[in-house]
Amino acid sequence: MYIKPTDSELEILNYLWQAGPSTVRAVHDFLAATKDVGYTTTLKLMQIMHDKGLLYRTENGRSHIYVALLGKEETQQNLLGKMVDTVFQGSAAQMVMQALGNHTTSKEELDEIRQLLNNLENNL
Amino acid sequence: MYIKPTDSELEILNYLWQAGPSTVRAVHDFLAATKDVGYTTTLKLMQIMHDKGLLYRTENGRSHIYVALLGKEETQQNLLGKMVDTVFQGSAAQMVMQALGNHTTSKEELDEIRQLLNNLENNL
DNA sequence: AAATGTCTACGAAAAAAATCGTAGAAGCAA
DNA sequence: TTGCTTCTACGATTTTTTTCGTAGACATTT
Repeated sequence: MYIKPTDSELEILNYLWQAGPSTVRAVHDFLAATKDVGYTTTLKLMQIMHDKGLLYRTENGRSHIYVALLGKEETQQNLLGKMVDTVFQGSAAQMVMQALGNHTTSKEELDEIRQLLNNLENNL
Repeated sequence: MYIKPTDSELEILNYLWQAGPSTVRAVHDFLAATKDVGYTTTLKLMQIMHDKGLLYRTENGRSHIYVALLGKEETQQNLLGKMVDTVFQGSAAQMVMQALGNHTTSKEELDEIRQLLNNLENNL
């Protein structure tokens, strides 16, 4: 069964995906740069995530090195799927239209999407 | 300030958007059809949503008629924007690619999206 | 060695969300 | 009128999420 990460957990995952295996200290310093949070709070969250099986860790002297066990794309996929179901009644197309219609997307990105559309359509 | 509805609140909003002004009874019957929940739970949720300003209500004899105060598209937009920021680091295009790549979308829908792409690109 | 700083572990508490039991008011049925 | 049903209100509890204080272990500094 898939476990949906909470908002705080996702912030930690995002860092780990970008930075790779990290100590609590590294994660905390990153989070503390943008929001007001105590070190032990970050530590506890990561311990909980470890308990839940979201993170793997190894001892490293007296500290720990943590690694995300969920893949980034896999998690994005899960969260996205849930949103499509609960917010857009299952219609990915509806969601895409809203996303493109209201977010500024560059020509390059639009072209990339068009490319994808073509590939998809060829495989139907 | 925008108030993010919780998952349960969203289920209620979805019904109200589709069904229009409704009683707690109607909402509850709808929810209870797909999940196991008590009438008073639904009632309480709707009272809380009323307190928060998510729902408007009028007396109707001894019962109440509730109306969603948030627009459907507006809410979808908000939730989507939050997801783009927190899950896709602000890239709507990234999200769109993931959505299209992994959900089954019909040829008609794909065409509709392509149409939208063309319009967008013409306006750049 | 003693003091200081940096870790983790543990437990608890605060905050947010979800759930429900009970009671009272009002309508309907006999 | 008496009893049954259907509402709302209120309060309480449970669950989930977030937060942090304190203490012990270990390393570094003086």
